[in-house]
Amino acid sequence: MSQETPDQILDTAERLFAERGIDAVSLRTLTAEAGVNLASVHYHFGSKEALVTAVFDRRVDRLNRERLEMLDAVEQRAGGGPPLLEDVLRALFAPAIRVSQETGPTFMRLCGRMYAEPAEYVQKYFEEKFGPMIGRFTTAFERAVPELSRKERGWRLHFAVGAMVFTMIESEKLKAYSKGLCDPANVDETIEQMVYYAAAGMRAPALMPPDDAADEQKTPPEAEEVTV
Amino acid sequence: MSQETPDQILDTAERLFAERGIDAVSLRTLTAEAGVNLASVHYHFGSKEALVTAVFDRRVDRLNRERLEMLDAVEQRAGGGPPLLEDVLRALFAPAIRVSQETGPTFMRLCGRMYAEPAEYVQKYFEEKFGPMIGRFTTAFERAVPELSRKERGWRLHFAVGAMVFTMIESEKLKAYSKGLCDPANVDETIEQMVYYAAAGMRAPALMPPDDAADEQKTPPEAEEVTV
DNA sequence: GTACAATTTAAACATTCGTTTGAAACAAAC
DNA sequence: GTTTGTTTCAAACGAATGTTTAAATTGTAC
Repeated sequence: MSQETPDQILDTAERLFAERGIDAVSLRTLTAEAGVNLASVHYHFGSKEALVTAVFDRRVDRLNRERLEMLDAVEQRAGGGPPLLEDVLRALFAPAIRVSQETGPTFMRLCGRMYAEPAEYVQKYFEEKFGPMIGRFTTAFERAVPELSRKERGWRLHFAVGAMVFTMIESEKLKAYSKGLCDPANVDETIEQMVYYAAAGMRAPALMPPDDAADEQKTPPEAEEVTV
Repeated sequence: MSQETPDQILDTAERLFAERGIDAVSLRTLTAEAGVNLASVHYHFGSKEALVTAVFDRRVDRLNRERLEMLDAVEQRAGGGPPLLEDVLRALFAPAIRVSQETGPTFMRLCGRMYAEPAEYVQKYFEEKFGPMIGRFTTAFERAVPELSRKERGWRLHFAVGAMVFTMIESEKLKAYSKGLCDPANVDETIEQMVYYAAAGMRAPALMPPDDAADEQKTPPEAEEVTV
């Protein structure tokens, strides 16, 4: 066996979870496919739930670290001024899409699936891992497109994340529907198409007036904490 | 009992599936919550799988019929000419979002979850139900934004659908992240924000040259069938 | 080579699942 | 009131699940 058992389990779990969903993969299927004993999952990880979060931790921490590093660089380059919208979007999209270059489409797909998974421990995990990162980006977008109201910026950021997550979940469908024309395996093109599309949506003229001093009191005070 | 047993089962199933996911809801939980006997699911529907598709058929057929009716009206109003992009987008989004007005957020959420569900019978069901509809819309977009290449139009339609599906799955998260500013329960506003955002993205200048005669041979011939 | 810890293994455990069964309860028709 | 067909019910079935156990194996240090 050329690989350590825990890694063998993690790799197989990542792949199978992405292909079939977490619930649909039993530990017996998983361990058989990985060529390890059934009990070794509990020996090395403690439980299936712990295995699921272990599969994620291996990737997510680096993913979000890269995002924040890119965002730091963007903000530094802007030197106190408002950052370029495309750069902020790229910092949000690129690390997520790029992981697929190393892992194949498996992790991307799993990540998208997990985001939609209703299980409580999964939701809590996601909130912990992605919440602070989303907060940082909310502030960045606030400065990149200040002409939008907080509400409208919220909508558009939501739509942008939606396009990203959907691309993670449904990359095969896109390739099928477009008869192979659009290939999410082409990472650079995927990123650029996404950044360009989202930037155009973000830059569309505001539908509603911005949050200037006159409208400020319409906004409940706790809404200010959205950027924390 | 004020309600027939099958309807009672369907209503409870729709709600619980949306809240917790299909796999996570056992028939025992479901029937207990619905106040009916465990065996009545099999008596009235035959199996859990059949129940799942029954839950969907009740809504999806009307949903896609409404979409196609709206699209028909839009194309008729355009009178042979290219339809207005915003109208095509609205025909795609509005019926889906509007279902939530009648059912609460449950069906929308379930629909989004199902779309991400990897189970094979679910995927096949979705392909049958939504495939032809997607085809019609692909043609409509072809005429609404002819300046884009098929490839780029494919990407942007994909992103637009992503924003829609994501809104279906994650409406509670949007409300939370925006501190209540963005409320997906406000159907009209949700639709308009989505249409406006997607139209701006679609109308952004093309990144690549359009499919004119010179480039046609780069495209494999079977790509023409994408609109069927 | 012996001793000790880490790991692997096969087997069993207790639940839970979707499904089936056969009798009971109910309704409507004659 | 009896009959007939539909619906409900409690109980059980077999299979699959995550988890635990305790013995067997392997690796490592002395």
